[in-house]
Amino acid sequence: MEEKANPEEEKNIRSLNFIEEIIEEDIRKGTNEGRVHTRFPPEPNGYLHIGHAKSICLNFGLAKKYNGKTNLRFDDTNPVKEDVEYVDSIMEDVKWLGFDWEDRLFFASDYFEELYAYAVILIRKGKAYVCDMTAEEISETRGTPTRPGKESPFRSRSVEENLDLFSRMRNSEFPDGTRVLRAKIDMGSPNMHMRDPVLYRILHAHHHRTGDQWCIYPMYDFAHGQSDSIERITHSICTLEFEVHRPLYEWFIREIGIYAPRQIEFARLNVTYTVMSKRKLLELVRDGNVTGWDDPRMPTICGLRRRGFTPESIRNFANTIGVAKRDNVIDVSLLEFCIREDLNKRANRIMAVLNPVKVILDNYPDDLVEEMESVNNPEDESKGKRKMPFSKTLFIERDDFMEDPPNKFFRLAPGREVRLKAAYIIRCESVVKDAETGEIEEIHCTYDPQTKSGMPESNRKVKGTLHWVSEKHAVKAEVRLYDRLFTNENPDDAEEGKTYKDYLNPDSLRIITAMVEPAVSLAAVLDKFQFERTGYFSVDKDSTPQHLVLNRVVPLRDSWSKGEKVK
RNA sequence: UGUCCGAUGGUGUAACUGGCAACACAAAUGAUUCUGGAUCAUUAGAGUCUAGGUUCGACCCCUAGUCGGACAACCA
Repeated sequence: MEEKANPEEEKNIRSLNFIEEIIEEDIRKGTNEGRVHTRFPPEPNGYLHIGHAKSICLNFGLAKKYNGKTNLRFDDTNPVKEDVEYVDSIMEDVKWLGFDWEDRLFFASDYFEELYAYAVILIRKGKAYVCDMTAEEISETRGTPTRPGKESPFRSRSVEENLDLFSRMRNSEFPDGTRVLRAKIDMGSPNMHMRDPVLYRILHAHHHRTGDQWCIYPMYDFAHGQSDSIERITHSICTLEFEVHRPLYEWFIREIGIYAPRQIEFARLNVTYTVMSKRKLLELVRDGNVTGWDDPRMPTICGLRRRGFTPESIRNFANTIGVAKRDNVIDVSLLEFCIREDLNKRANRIMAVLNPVKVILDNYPDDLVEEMESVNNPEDESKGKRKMPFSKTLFIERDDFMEDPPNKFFRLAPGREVRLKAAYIIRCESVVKDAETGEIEEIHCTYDPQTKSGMPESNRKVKGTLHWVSEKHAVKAEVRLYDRLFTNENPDDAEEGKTYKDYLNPDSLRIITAMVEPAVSLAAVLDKFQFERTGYFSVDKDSTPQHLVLNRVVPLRDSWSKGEKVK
């Protein structure tokens, strides 16, 4: 089997992360007959975000690398929080990211019957009991991290009584909250999770898949490891906060006597200038700070997609940040780098003027229209060329003109020359201002007919090249300029008396009307462009042929204005 | 006054498992460019939380601290 060197193999050359080391050692030792089987186990109670993307890329990536499989499993053990809406969006997002669970779509609720049987096994072994205390009582007797808990008075119930009570719990004989099934472990354990954790609670709630079939539902700890075991997962990869759950995970597997997967924890992703918790994301949506889960400012997968991110860029990001156990906060600039790198190669260039000011070429024939030719993507010959109409009156960027320019300003100014990209070199002769406001209304220029792009005489050097669009051919477009949602690098660590909401960026969205090259009107939703010299833009779902709407994915790097700001 | 986990340039991740701390992003400089983009070249920035110890040699092993995180939902 000879495979050409592909990116996947190059990764082998790179050093292994700690999970790959564990897996390779397992393979070496023949654990699980060298099998690698992972899973991505979201709870369908919200939308996926970039942190989940890290986990998805990790789980599917590992399986791919080691010739294994990955299941998609919904951890749907809490019917009051979950909904099919979320199931659907999660599947869409995972697929969009480019991963395929093939025929291995599972739900923890598929295993309710088996899980029930496991609970019965524990009861028979005297390792689980029905407890009649209230939630408050259970909480009070659990102790604190530094103080041991007290044993439940129901802890010594007979196996027969427990069996009877548990089956009656299932048979809907008791109201919500009156009884739970608990594991009998150790109320004095230094690990709070080992202090007789709750296995089942009574919940007369409609489940989005099992309907009203059940009125008792297993807790996360009782469902997750056993689900992994049922699916013969070899490496159960989760985030750090589950580290303290691992002894319990292993206790259940051992006491029930079933196949033992191995839980491995890694540090979850944090990104600067945003929040990642489902609770906070939900608040932003609910309180109207953003327009929805797919608001292009959200770190959700659907938000990033709508913003204009590509699956490749997100996968590449996930690969680049690596995986370890140390808490981390990734600089958004890395995410921005990843999308720029990708879009630079694939996005066609377009002339679009975001903040227009009129340029009139005094010596250009009034009714002449020329077709100027330009390459679609200088990084990719195969993208071909296009023609753009050029005429006497044009728009250029207001920022590209200064009456009284500083030293290193390479753009248009009185008496100065610049090139209009793919067209002529022009010289600014005079300016017309609004009598009252003093705002520049028209810039009068002359063009040099000898300098048309591509012509033999066109090689004269000028310091600046500007983008432009012909006034009478330009198409208006609503352009949404996004900035970071928060003004603080880490909105989560708010100072005294403040919350993350106090750091919301009031200017995270600016809507403008831009004048764009006519070719854009043919674009479909999610089509992406580089607006020459300004940034990458993606067609929003609100866009129609009559009313174009584009989102700025990310601006181009801009070493000029950066330097200006410092001054 | 508990248990578990962690600590390497500004941010992340490495360091052939004990042998000169490297790579990416960010930053700076120069070249080039009909995008102040991209590209190319170059530079700066940590001596690995602290104190001891083992060793010819420690980011790596040991001891004791320090700091940070997780854990007290009938959530996941």
